[in-house]
Formats: sequence, structure tokens, C-alpha cells
Amino acid sequence: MKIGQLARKTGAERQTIRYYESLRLLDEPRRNSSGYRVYDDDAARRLMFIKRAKSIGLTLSEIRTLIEISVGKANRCEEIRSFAEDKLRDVREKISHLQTIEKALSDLKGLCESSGDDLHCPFIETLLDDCIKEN
Amino acid sequence: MKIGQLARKTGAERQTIRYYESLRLLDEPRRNSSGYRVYDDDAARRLMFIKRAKSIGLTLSEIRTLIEISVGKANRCEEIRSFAEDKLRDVREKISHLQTIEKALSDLKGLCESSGDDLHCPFIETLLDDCIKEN
DNA sequence: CTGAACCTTAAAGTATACTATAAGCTGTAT
DNA sequence: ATACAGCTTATAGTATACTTTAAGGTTCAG
Repeated sequence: MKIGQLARKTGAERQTIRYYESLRLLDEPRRNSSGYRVYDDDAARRLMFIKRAKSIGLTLSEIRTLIEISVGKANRCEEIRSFAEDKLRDVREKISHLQTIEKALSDLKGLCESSGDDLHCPFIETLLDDCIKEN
Repeated sequence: MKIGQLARKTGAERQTIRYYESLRLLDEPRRNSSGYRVYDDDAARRLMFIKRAKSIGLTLSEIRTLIEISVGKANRCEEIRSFAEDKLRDVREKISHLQTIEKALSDLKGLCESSGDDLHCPFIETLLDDCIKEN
């Protein structure tokens, strides 16, 4: 399988595949006589693993860590479990931060709906007031 | 007020203030005889407005939009309200995406706790299985 | 044999929001 | 007088995850 076929099979771009190789997320593939990269199904599986791991919010560098941990002879399960815990904590923090933002925005929007004309827009005025309070 | 005082007053870095100016988030200040930037309290208020707007999750480019809308003679309240609605939708989408991720991660972690040894780590194996399913 | 499709590399560009650096001028305290 | 803080500009670096471009070699159908 050459890089184009692998790209089609996995839905990744050719350049992305080379980029992942440069980050050592994919092993260096063997080359044919013209210097073209030649892949097997393991490479496709690895690429899908990366996709799936990205979809659960892992960064490329976290994915590399995961691959490094799990590609050795053993998976070092305990290490991976604690990795998952850390990540879960991150995600929960992000959610709670966004919920704070959601509340602030929906309060502001509520003000917009209840009062306000072009000369006294509560959205802007409240933001400005908050600034003054913080000062 | 020179740039350093403004920075101290608002908790922003001097470079950040110049950067915001280059993005037209801050008006070009007048200069003293040595070419130094000279600010007044309006500039400080604007800077705090930016900080507060950032804290509710707005990007610098959204903040510029908001400033452009609201700095004219009138605030154009209706426009701002619909801006807030769009942003609220964004934030809610982000939250729900993160909640999906949270569930996936916590399921995976649950598997790690219930079973698994170094040779068969459920976290990795499940990610791999998911890849195969998607293939 | 020519053109299209495919491959190679290295380097630069994109987006966001700064942060740091270099080289040099200004203002003030001692 | 000189050290030091503070100001100026332009440019480059940081982090993440690609995407694009340039310049060129390979493979295959017609």
C-alpha cells in the first residue's frame, strides 16, 4: 500500500501521514525501489487508533505517550489508567469552565431580552460595569 | 499614563497592549514629545473590557467585532443580542462535545478498573477495537 | 512519448494569542 | 556622568495541528 491508498483507506491526508511520521506517531515505513513509502495494515490500524484517540480529546503528544507506553512488550496498564484519570480531570475542568462561561453569556443575553435599546445595550453596559468593579 | 503604568493598572503586559493596538482593539494613543504612548482612563477601561470579554470566552476577533458594533454612536443592541446568541450556541456545542468525550474516557477508565493486566490493557484494546469497527 | 496521477523533500504559511529578542532612544536618580 | 528603568520599532519564536507550495522524480494509460 502506498501513501495515497493509505490516505484513502483511513480518510487522512497524505501530508498528515508524513507529518505524523515526523512526530514519530507512525513508524518509518519501508521504501520500494523508487523511494516511495510502503505501508501494511498495521500502519492503517495505527492511523485509525490515532484518529479515535483524537476524537476522545487527546492531543498528538498525548497520543504519542500512549503509543510509547503501549507498544513495548507490555501495555503497562496501571500507567495507562492513571493517564486516563488525568485526562478525565482535564476534560471535567474544561466543562466546568465552559459552564461558567455559559452562565455568564446567558445572563447577559437575558438582560438583552428584558431591557435595552440602542443607546443602552445591557450586554455592553454590563461588561463595562464589570470592568469598573474589577478595577 | 505611559504604557508601563497602564500595564500595571490593568494587569496586561506592555507587549500585549501594543499587540492589541496592532489588532485595532485599542485606539492609537497620542504620543508625547519623545514618541511615547500616552493613555487616559478610557484606554484602561477598554483594556478591562477586553479582559472581561476574553474571560467569557470571546476571541480577540469577536471582541473587535463587539467593539466595532458598540463604539459607533449607538450600540445596535439587537445585533449584539444575536451575537450573544451565536456565542452561546457555540459554547453549548463545545460543552456537549466535551461531555461525549468525558463519557468515552470514563467508560474506558471503568474498564481499566474492572479488568486488565499489562498484557491486556482494556483502554488500549478498546481503542483498537473501535478502530477496527470503524474500518 | 506525452500527460496525468502519484510520489519525494524541505520550507513556508495558517490560525490564535501572545512572548521574546535585538538594537537603540529617553528620563531620572545618584 | 553613568547606570538603570522605561520607552520605541521590527522581527522572530512558541504551541498545536496541520496545509500549502515549490521543484522535481516515477509510473502507467493511451
